[in-house]
Amino acid sequence: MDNANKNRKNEDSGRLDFIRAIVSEDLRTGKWDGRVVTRFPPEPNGYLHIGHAKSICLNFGIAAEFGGRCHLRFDDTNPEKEEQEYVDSIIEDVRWLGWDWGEHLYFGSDYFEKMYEYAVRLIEKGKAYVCDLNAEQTREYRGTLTRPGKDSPYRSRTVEENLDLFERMRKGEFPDGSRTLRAKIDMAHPNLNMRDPVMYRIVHADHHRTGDKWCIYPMYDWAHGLEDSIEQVTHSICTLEFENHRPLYDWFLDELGAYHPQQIEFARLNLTYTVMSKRKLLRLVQAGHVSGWDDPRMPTICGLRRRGYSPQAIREFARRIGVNKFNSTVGIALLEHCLREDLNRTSPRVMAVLRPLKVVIDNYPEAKVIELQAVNNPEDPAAGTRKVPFSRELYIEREDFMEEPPKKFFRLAPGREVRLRYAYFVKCVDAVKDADGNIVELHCTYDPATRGGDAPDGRKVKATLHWVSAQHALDAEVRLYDNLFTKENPDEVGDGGDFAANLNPNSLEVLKSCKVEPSLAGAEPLSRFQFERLGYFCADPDSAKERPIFNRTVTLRDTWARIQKAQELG
RNA sequence: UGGGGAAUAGUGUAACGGUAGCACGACUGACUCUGGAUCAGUUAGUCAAGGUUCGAAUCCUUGUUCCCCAGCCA
Repeated sequence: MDNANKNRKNEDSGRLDFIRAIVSEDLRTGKWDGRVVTRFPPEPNGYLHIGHAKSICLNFGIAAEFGGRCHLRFDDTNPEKEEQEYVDSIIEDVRWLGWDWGEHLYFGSDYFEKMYEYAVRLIEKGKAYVCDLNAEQTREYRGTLTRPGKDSPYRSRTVEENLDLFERMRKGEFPDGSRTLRAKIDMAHPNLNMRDPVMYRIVHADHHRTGDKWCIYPMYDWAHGLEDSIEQVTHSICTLEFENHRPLYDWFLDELGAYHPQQIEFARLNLTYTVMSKRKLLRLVQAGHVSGWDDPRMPTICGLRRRGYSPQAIREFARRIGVNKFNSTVGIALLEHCLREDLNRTSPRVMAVLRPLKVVIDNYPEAKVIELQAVNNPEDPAAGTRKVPFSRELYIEREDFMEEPPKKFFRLAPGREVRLRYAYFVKCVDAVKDADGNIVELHCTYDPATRGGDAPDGRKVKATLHWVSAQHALDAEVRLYDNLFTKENPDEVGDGGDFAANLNPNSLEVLKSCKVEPSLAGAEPLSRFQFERLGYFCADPDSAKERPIFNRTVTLRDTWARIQKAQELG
């Protein structure tokens, strides 16, 4: 059994998370007649991020595991913030993550007529009324956390008057904000959500799907439970901040005598070194701190995709973080671990030099070019091999040579022999410097007997270097990314500052004169590779045929970097 | 100050009255034609104080700390 399976077995032998435990128990008792119906209900007012991925994997995952279904439903009840562009991106992202909702794509706005009818029923029942208080007055009447509110002067209107007024609200007879429809519950309720919450507000705005058909729009609390009810959802899973809203969710459906799903709340995801709120992400985009929603430094799904993340890595991450009712912050290291785990299995290896240093093999014939066989993926024999050209002039990584190597530096140095991967043993005989003392070129000799990388006499080298043949190399741009923020918690700032103060000025480094092996010509946008010894990279959609651009997804685990760091510290 | 939630190694999570386990991280070592991967090992925890019990992370009491709520946002 390999390690991943062993881990999975250990983890899965434990109990289900608390939500799955509820679903499992409901299935056992037949509470929902054996049905499991969940839903992922985004508002189409922004792009999805890794936090949404947690919710998506939870909802679609539960449906898949328990033989149920999961709806993708757009909670589009606020025409002023929502746009078709977001609908499209959300559909693309959920699909990219690998989930399927079959026929079950829904829009809250498709239920507006039904919601209106339900509202009429509530009015007829004497449980809702049209209120003429404006927004500010409504707030004043609501009271505070510690002081009860007081009844609206319009609370005791007759059913007939309410019916008439509500119908005229719908017809557009009143200006924005002039009236609302409110539930009649209890203005002294300790839960502020129960103090006669607004059900409808008047907004004369075009909706991205219903156009100008409506000028009254339902509030979240009124709409959401009805959407769940209409779709016969069994488990309505949402984040912790809606816990305070559950009594209202229940109240509406109970008063209506409608089908009544169970709302269950879980803690949203927080990740170190990043921000997750829509507001903050929007600000990063608008202030130009990143190039857009799909900037590879963004925790958005489209950003992660462009960075080179695989759906499998994100799903595995979502599985491992679990689900709970208390706030926690997961280390970005776990996400990166899941990433490397998947990419190591699946990425073809390739050689690329980020900071080139020219090497001349003095004893190698001028015009001779040979092709060496290289393994595409040592983790996957089926990936096969490829030919890599070798010639007299090569590029190696600048940092793979040191004139005065410190202890534990195993790579190239004057007089030292190393292996060029899949090629030959080479020994450094000279380092050419410019007027300023910078090393501009290395001269080496090679041992023809070591072709392929092994010495017949059995001698060993301590390092293997990646390289590319100078005359065959492709020029490329490579973008190196680091955390967007310098602090684990970007919100940790001094007085007066905000998260922008913790932006990492070095989160992006662009290398414009990289040399990559010729097989990378025409790499498909978003295709993923491992650049040997460096990390995982992903072809950026900005790539041109003759000049590819690669984003560094994540580095390889780098033991030498750690040793170096330790040496610097003393 | 009212109401609603929640506290287990550095981090994330199991244990539902019976040996506090797993993963990530960090650190050792083995192996290696990637200083990758892999393998072996080390590290470190029940918010606090009482109580019930043969036995408590788990049940009870009191306290502490943290999160959410006063949009005609979701």
